[in-house]
Amino acid sequence: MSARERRQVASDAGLSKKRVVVEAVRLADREGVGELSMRQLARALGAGAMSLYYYVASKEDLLDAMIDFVFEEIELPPEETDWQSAMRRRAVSARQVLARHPWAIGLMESRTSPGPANLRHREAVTACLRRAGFTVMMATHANWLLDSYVYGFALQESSLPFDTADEFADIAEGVFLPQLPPDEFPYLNESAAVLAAAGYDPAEEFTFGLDLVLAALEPLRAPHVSLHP
Amino acid sequence: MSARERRQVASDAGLSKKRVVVEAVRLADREGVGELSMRQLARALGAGAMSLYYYVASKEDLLDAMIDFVFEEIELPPEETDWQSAMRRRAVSARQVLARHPWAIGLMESRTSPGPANLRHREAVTACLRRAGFTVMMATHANWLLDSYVYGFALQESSLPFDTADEFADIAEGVFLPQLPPDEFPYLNESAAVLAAAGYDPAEEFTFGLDLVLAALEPLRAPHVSLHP
DNA sequence: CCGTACTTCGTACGCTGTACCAATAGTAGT
DNA sequence: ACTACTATTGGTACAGCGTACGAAGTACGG
Repeated sequence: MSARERRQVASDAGLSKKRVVVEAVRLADREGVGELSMRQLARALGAGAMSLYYYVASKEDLLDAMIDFVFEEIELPPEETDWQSAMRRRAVSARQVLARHPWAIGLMESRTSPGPANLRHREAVTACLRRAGFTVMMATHANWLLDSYVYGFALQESSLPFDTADEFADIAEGVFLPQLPPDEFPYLNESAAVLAAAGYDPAEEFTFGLDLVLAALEPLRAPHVSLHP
Repeated sequence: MSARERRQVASDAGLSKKRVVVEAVRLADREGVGELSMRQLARALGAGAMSLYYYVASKEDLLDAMIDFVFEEIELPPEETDWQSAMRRRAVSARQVLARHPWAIGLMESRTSPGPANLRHREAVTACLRRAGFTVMMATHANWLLDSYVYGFALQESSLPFDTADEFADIAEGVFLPQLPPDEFPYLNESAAVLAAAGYDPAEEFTFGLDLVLAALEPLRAPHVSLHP
C-alpha cells in the first residue's frame, strides 16, 4: 500500500482528491462558485494553494469532478417499482440535489464529456425505460424530455429569490407588484396577485409538471413483448 | 439632445451601452463567456478598458444586459393563431437563440432579477395562455413546464459535442462506443448503436418533446367562457 | 472665452490560475 | 543505518483579471 493509497482512504488528515472535491463543493454551496478559488480552497483545507495540483490537473478538472460528485448524490431509479414511480423518485431526487448545489446547473453548459457518475445514472435510467417497454427511440425521447424538464426546472428555480410559499407571498407583494406597471404587465400582475393569495410552492409546481410529463409518456410504451417469451 | 444621447443613437463611431453589449455578445459567442474580459472587450471596441465603465456599472451589470439582449432575440408568441402554434413558435425560436448563445444558459443560474425583455416575454406568454382559456394557476403551470423544457433542452444540447445527425453518427461510433464498456453500459451501447444507424437529429428531438408537452397541456384549459359573454 | 458636464482612459491594487522548481516525508533495498 | 527513490507539499513568480481613483480631453450653453 503506497502512501498515496493510504491518503485516499484516510479521512481525518492528509489531502486526497475526494477531500479536495468535497471541500470545493462545500465552498461553492456556501459562497457561490464564483467565490471558489484555488487559494481559498487550499486555505479551507489548511494547505498551500499548489498542493491541490497534486490531486487535480487544473481548476477545470476540479469543476468536472465537482459536477460528477453532485451526480453521485442523485438517487438512481429503483428497480423494484413501476417505471413511473422510479422516474418520479429519481427526478425528485435530482431536483433536490440541484437545489442544494445550484452552481452545478450553470457549470454543466460549459463542460462536454460526462463523468462516470453521470454515465452510470444515464445507464440506469435507460435500463429502467427499456425494461418498461419503451423502444430505444422512445426511451431516448423520454430521457431527453425528463432530463430537460428537471434541469430546466432547477435552472429556473435557482434564479428565484424565494424558496417557499410564504416567502413567495412576501416577495410577490413587496417586490414584484410594485416593480410591474399594471398597464404594461396586466397578466403578470394578475398572476402575482392570484398566486400570492392562493399560496404558491415551487416543490408542488415541480411534481405537477413531472406527473403531467410521465402521464404523457405512458402511451408511448410498446406492448409488453417480455410477457410473451 | 445631449452628447450622451447622440452617442446612444450613433452606430458607426463612439461607444454606447448597446455597442458594448453587442460586442460582448459577439465575443462570448466566438470565444466563450469565460474568455470575455473587460480588457479584451475594450480592445475589440478600440477603447480603453475603463471606458466601458461609463456605460456599464460593473461586469455583472454587463452580463445582465447581455442576457436581456439575448431574450430580445426570442420571438414573442404570435397573437393571431391558436395557443399551441403560438407556444410552439416561441419555443422553437427560444431554442434557436439559446443554441446561438449557449453561454446565456449557464449565466441565468447566477442572476436573480429578470431584465425588461424577459418581463415582456413572460407577459406575452402569460397573455397568450390566459386568452386560450387557461386559469391563472394552469397558465402558471404551463409556463413553468414549457420554460423548463426549453431551458433544460438547450442546456443539454449545449453540452453535446455534435449538432447534426451526421456528426452524431460519426461521434457515436468513434467516441461513445469505444468509451463505454459494453458489460457495464449495455443499454447505452444499444442506444448509441441504434441511434447512429437510424439517424438522430437534436432538432427533431426538440419538437417531439415539445409537441408531447403541448398536447398534454391541452386538456387543462378551462371551458371557453369568452364564447359566452 | 469660460465654466460645466460628458466622455475617455492611465495607473495601481489586490485578486486569480498555474508553471516551475525546491523542499520534505515516507518507503524499499541493501 | 544508509542510500535511492518516489510521493507529497508549497514558495515564488508571472500574466491576466475586475475595478477604484482621479486626471485628462471634448463639447456645449452662456
